[in-house]
Amino acid sequence: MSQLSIKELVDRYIDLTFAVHKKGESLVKEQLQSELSNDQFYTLKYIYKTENCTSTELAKVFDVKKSAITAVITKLWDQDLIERTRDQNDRRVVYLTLTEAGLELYKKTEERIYNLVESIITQFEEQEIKQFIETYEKINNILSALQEKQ
Amino acid sequence: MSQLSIKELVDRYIDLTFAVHKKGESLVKEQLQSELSNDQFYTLKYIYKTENCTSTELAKVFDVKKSAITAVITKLWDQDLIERTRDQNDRRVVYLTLTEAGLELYKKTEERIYNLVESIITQFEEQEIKQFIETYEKINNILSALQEKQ
DNA sequence: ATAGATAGTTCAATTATTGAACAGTTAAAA
DNA sequence: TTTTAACTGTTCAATAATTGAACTATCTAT
Repeated sequence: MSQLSIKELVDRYIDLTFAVHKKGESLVKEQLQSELSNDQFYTLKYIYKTENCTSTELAKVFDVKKSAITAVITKLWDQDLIERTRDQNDRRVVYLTLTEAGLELYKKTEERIYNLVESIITQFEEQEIKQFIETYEKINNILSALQEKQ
Repeated sequence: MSQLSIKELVDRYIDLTFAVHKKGESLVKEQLQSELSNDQFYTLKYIYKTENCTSTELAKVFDVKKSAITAVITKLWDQDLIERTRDQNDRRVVYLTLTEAGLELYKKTEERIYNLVESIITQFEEQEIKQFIETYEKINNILSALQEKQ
């Protein structure tokens, strides 16, 4: 790769990352219709798919302090969307799960987000979008490795 | 594309978007070393590359209200990093440009971010990353079109 | 002329996040 | 065994970012 080419690629990558993220979050927000904030949706999503989810884990994944997670969780807990259950073996740990109401709201909103993303993805040839996601996963792994070093 | 395959792709796309963004922002923040916040960096970057940049334009690109932009801009202006110049033909409009100090700080931080992104991108074959960016640009265009409709 | 739109700002209220201190619990060392 | 250190989650005050409404100044179209 020539030097010029790399600089161009880097620049386009940075700009695209920014632009796609902003537009994507804006469209997600529109779908959520102020029933949930974007981060609340992602929190429910993470709890939904994660066995034995804890605050510490959420803090790592969302890259915020644990006290911020407590605030987010408590707000969802106040709305009876999630449950807190103490581990009986290690009584420091609190596991987070969706309540029935939380699951229902999550499923409802998830469907809208899925439809949105599906409407984007299906505009591509299968091969192109699969290749894209494959490279995206490699990037994710590289970033994970970079953070490990930290 | 089979139905199952689409749902899988959608799910992986959503999760990757989230994960890559969080890790990316965290690494960018690390490079900025609290000289600038991430959004302050992106603001300087946008002003740097944009002829006749205005608050209204920034509000649209960053997807926040104009009053939020005023706050961001004023904070950078207080640090003498940007200048405000009134349009002589339309005196409502204020153009934003980098001061000498702003340009210097931007260039310094930009280099660190570029090195970070370059270290990621150069782990790929040229063809793979070019294809990735090409698809990324198509996604960006699709999202722009979706927002236009709104 | 005037009515309506536009650009940017101010300010109070809301929201999210941090950092430090804390309680309770567990694991490891002396 | 006792003590020390580490870990989990929470509270709370301080900080930062964002919104929404009201406002000034300016421009455009009729």
